[in-house]
Amino acid sequence: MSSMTIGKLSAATRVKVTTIRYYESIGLLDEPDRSASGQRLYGDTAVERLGFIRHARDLGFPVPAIRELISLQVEPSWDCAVVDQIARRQLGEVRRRLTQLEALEAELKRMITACEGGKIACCSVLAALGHHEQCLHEEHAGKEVLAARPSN
Amino acid sequence: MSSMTIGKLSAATRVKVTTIRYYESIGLLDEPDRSASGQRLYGDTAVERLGFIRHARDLGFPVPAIRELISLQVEPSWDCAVVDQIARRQLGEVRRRLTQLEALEAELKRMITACEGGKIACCSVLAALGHHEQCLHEEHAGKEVLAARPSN
DNA sequence: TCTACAGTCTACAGTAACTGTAGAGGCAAG
DNA sequence: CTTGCCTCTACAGTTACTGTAGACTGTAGA
Repeated sequence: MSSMTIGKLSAATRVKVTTIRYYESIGLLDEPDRSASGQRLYGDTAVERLGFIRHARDLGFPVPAIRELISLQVEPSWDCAVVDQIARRQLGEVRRRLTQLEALEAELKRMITACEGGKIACCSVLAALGHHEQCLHEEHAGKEVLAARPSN
Repeated sequence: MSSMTIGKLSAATRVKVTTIRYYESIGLLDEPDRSASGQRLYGDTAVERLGFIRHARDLGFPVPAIRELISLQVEPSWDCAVVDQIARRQLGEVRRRLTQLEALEAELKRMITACEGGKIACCSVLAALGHHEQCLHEEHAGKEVLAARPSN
């Protein structure tokens, strides 16, 4: 199978057809050969290249970084340290997001645990989000309850 | 300080001026009063509302969810379960992203550890990303470490 | 062969949640 | 009065795609 249409390439890489054309438009993929009627025809190198792009995107690398990685592949005599640095930068970014998300999870969990029914006027979720609360007399109200209860 | 310009509101809430105007344009913030010359003048309720929005955004709530939460605040006699459900949905989303990021962190760490200098032709980072490798003395992990892809 | 239908083409608009810019006018301090 | 920052509107740009319209192509079945 030395030559496949865009749909086959899409199926082979699980990248949508429109996305493949988009990658071509921004120069991540080379312009492929065309059939007599103008349809794109791809070879096996396109499958590899696109798989590379997809995997890098899955790992969260932004398009400019992928562009850089591809250019390094094309010029493979350079030092590995450049690639390593890009990967480290990406790892730092992932860890930063990870820390942030862990804090979010904790806060959301706390919010939900405290919310045991009742009216919205006293809802702890809204309270935790900054709602100025008025219901000091009701049992489901307030940040005191929120702070006092352990999370599950 | 019952009346402040958009710059003061921005400083008070750490939300950029342009973002405040954007929130107004999409109906998250009410249109404020204006001075004789047309400048926006905000009261303390705007600080509260904007703080609520910013906090919810920090927690990753999408704008439509925030819109919903605000409408619930305005009609506070409804049941708290609706708010609870929005928060739970958000928690699920956060946990999903968390799991994904943890897998990414592991893979990036592995990639970087394996990359101990040398030429790009043999770089394990590029290899892990799908580069067709010529360095047969090393066996790298396959592409399918991450089965969880958000869409498509 | 005809016909139905899936696949492909280009070009452009839309998405989320903002950010940035241009060009004009406003306001307070020195 | 001038300097310099603040604010105004309106619109374009960002990222990484996704969706749509309208036309053409390729293929399988009757």
